[in-house]
Amino acid sequence: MARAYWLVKSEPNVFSIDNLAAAPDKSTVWDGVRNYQARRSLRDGMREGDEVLFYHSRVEPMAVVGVTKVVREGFPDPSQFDPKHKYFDPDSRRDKPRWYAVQLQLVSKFKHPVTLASMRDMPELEGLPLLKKGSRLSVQPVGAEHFAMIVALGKRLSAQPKD
DNA sequence: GCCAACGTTGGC
DNA sequence: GCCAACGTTGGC
Repeated sequence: MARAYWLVKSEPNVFSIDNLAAAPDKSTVWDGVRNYQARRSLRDGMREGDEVLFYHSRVEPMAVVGVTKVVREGFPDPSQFDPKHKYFDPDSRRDKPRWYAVQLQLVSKFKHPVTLASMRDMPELEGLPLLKKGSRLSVQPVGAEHFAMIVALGKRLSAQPKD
């Protein structure tokens, strides 16, 4: 099967790309997603080796800040079974887990972010779920061409001197 | 901090 | 099964 591409959102106040870079193996379990549409991507869509844009939300600048990859495919999110955990779900059963996670590992961090504003200015990125009004999904598919474009933009930006 | 967009819940 | 009320997300 062809490699697929994705985007995950994170609030850097909670977990930033620098937190990921500092983590053991530069990887983390992407847990806590409690949305059925996003679950479909985590459980049924994302495959080992798929590449994932890492997006910082609710912060200035909102931007894609790097690339990660799936190093472990969808597995039951452990936090749903932990009563002390913020993401505990009392209705989920171990023999029939409700929520799934993947493990993500950092591939590269852009030296300069590809901002939401700059992406909105690119007609070629029309149709990217992130840019749709009211887009709240924390895990989204990204087309191969859009993925390549954003990564190229990130690399070009990172080669330019700062203003 | 505001509020539009959206998902979920629960009464009926 | 409908839909109003409610809670959350996340750009602005």
